[in-house]
Amino acid sequence: MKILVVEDDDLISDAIVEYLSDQHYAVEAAYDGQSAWDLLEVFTYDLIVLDVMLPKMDGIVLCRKLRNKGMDIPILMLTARDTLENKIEGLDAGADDYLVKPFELEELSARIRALFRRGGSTTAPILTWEKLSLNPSTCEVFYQDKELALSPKEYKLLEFFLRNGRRVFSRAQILEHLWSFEQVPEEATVKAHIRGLRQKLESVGAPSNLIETVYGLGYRLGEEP
Amino acid sequence: MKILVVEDDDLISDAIVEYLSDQHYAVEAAYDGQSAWDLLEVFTYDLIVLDVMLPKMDGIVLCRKLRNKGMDIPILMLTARDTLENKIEGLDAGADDYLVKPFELEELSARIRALFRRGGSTTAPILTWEKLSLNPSTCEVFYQDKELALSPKEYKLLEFFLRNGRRVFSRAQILEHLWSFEQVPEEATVKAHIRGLRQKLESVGAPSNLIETVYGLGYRLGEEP
DNA sequence: CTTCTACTACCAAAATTTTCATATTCTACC
DNA sequence: GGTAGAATATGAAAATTTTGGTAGTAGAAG
Repeated sequence: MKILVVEDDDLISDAIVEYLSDQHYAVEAAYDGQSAWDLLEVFTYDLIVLDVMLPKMDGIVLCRKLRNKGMDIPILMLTARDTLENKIEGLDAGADDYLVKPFELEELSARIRALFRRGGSTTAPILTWEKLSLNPSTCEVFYQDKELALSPKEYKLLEFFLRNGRRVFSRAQILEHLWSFEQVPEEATVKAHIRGLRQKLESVGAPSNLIETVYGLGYRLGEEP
Repeated sequence: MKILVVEDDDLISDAIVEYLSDQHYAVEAAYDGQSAWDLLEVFTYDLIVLDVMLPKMDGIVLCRKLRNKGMDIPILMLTARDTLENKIEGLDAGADDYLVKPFELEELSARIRALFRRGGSTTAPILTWEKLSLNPSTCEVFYQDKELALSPKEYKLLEFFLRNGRRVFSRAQILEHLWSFEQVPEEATVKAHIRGLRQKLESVGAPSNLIETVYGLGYRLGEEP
């Protein structure tokens, strides 16, 4: 499951991102309304944690814009004060739930799970592509019936592709999404992991183009011939 | 067995939680109706001790909502006064039993046991995995026919895994689930308990991968080769 | 007072991640 | 077609992270 955290306070944002990452969610952060909007136009998320007070575009406006666009992704609003008008405003704008700062991370997590569950009966949490399947809760990956033993980075890399369909990602993009700001390595690292992943995939009989290179642009999931 | 205690009076709640914990139940507390609802949507409990008077959503409403949702978990209602209308209202809402404050903790415990027995024939309270079985009511753990003598923390750790199938948990997550907020120790502690558990498991012939490490991600129950 | 348990610290081993040097492949242009 | 130049693949070594084991202290329980 992929979550976008939109919160301008670094301390709070980092705390949320770290906590949710520990729970094996794929988490990304945006620090103002405009860049959140940009991300949401390009990527697919399963849930948004959205602060109300934001630079450039506040959470209420962003929420309304998303709903007007027909996006029904679950939105969990964060706000500094628990006034009735705040609450009404947030829920009217289309938020699904509402949490008042300061809050316990555990409560945030519980509400996130509740939101997933609410719309959850239809959505299968298992990601698949061709004969490949990945179960995020058990961290198991199968090709047909054979289990793959992936390293953490290989696992996250594959999960990233699986969550983004057939989109092409450059090595720079992959670095941005899978590594945290503090320690971003060289692009050669991505090459190495792509290689590891391909090797392990081929060792269980997957076609070599399952992770396809698009010359000059990057990598993407490939279709069976 | 896992019990949720929903009671807004700290003194009463703490007393109940402590008493039931002493009886080896896994107990969690909620202090208003809404958060109880959230917890119930996410976690699995075997019984609810539910106060009628609650902030945000009273016990009657919560009880009715649960039953409407098709949850048939046993509910033991607590109320301040023994009026007939209270009683009728509670049982109509779907409560299984009824206790009037003030009450003796011993009586509460007796009624809980009675409720467990009532629905007991259908539900299997014994948790199992491969050749491992854990009886939460007696706190006995067996591997095949051999009994394991576990320390309390080791026991809770194993019970936690057994209740969550094959999910992967990081050490941070394990800390959050098995320790209370006040005193969360270092992650090294989890390592120590994992080790203790593995040693005792191996000493009765269990395979070493029964508690499996997923490098960089955490631990989970492992499958027999 | 003794015994058991929980917690922490430290080190060695294992696994993974990263980097670098080199070979191969691809594209565009002549 | 053939070739220069860029991009990617490959292989292996270095650096880092993660984990398992030992030991020792503090504190609670009996």
